Amino acid sequence: MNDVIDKETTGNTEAALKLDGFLPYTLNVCSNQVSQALSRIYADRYKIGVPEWRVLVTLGEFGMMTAKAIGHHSCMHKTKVSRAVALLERRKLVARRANRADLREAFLSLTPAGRDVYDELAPMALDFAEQLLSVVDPADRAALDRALKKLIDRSSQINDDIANPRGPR
Amino acid sequence: MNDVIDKETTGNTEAALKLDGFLPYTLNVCSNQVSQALSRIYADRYKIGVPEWRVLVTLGEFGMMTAKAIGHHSCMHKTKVSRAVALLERRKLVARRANRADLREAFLSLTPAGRDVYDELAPMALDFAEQLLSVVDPADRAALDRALKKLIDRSSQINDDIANPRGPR
DNA sequence: TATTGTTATACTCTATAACTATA
DNA sequence: TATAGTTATAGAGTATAACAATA
Repeated sequence: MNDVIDKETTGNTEAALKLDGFLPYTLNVCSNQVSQALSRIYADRYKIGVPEWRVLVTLGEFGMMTAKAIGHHSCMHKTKVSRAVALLERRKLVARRANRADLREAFLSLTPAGRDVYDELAPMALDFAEQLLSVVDPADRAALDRALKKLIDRSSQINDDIANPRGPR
Repeated sequence: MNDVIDKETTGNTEAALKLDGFLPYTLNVCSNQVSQALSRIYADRYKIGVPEWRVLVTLGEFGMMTAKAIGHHSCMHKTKVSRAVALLERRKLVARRANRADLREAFLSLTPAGRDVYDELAPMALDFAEQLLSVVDPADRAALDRALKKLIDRSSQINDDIANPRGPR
């Protein structure tokens, strides 16, 4: 009927909250769509999920590391890493070697079979990311990257503050 | 030991896949951190999750609509909308009115209590988004928005193509 | 037959804490 | 006591399909 009336009877001058254009919502939708599109590269082919994918890629990049290091690098809780590694071990894609200097931890790495999978998937994933980015104006790509990293820093900081009031020790 | 040797014995010239800086990963981490930070505004206070939050915000913006329209506007499946609405109805935050022109659907809207909740939460959510964005270089903000929307379009298209090979009818 | 919306089912995912082994 | 990692548990969330009512 009318464009402007009755948005608020309380006389607010602020911008109204709209889901469309609300950053947390846009980010979530974007992340979900992109994750789902990416997952078709590895999910159907190898029956693995995001945690396994991350372990694979992390070991593919770094060669050998502990579960703790994998978790730190890929933003995953140790239980999630543990289960992902266990699954990849069962599939003979990841192998473990005890650290004789500290028997609590173990060095994990890709087996030859795991390396084969990685070598098959990595170029496809890179290609996927490239295709995706191709729809973004080249001038906007660096800005996107900068912005996402800043947003991660800021929101992680907020979350840490809540988990640990009065500052981390 | 060495920076460059043995990255690949197969002589690849492509950039290696690194989780850090891989767009789908960055997006996922960013979205999760931001969602978690935002949820402290509504999750603890009202014991609701993302679907309920989205229904609340959608009805707050549009006033009255069907479950189907809510789902379409907030990118949620009808079962998710149905359950979120059911929960909000139990809490007396959302009311339904039959559509006499089509009895299959119903018009949903916020009750006065639901409007109160919305009026309390909306400014906090807007403030949160503003604070978040404040860490992003003003020159990058528009680029971020454009990029996210393009990425959503492109990845949704990819997903639709998979769900519906040979193009939608 | 198609559409709106609800419910049932089974499945996956997740968080938490408890636990083992080692330091 | 603290840390690396695993396992147990229970709860949340999910997808799918089946279903009822209406068109």
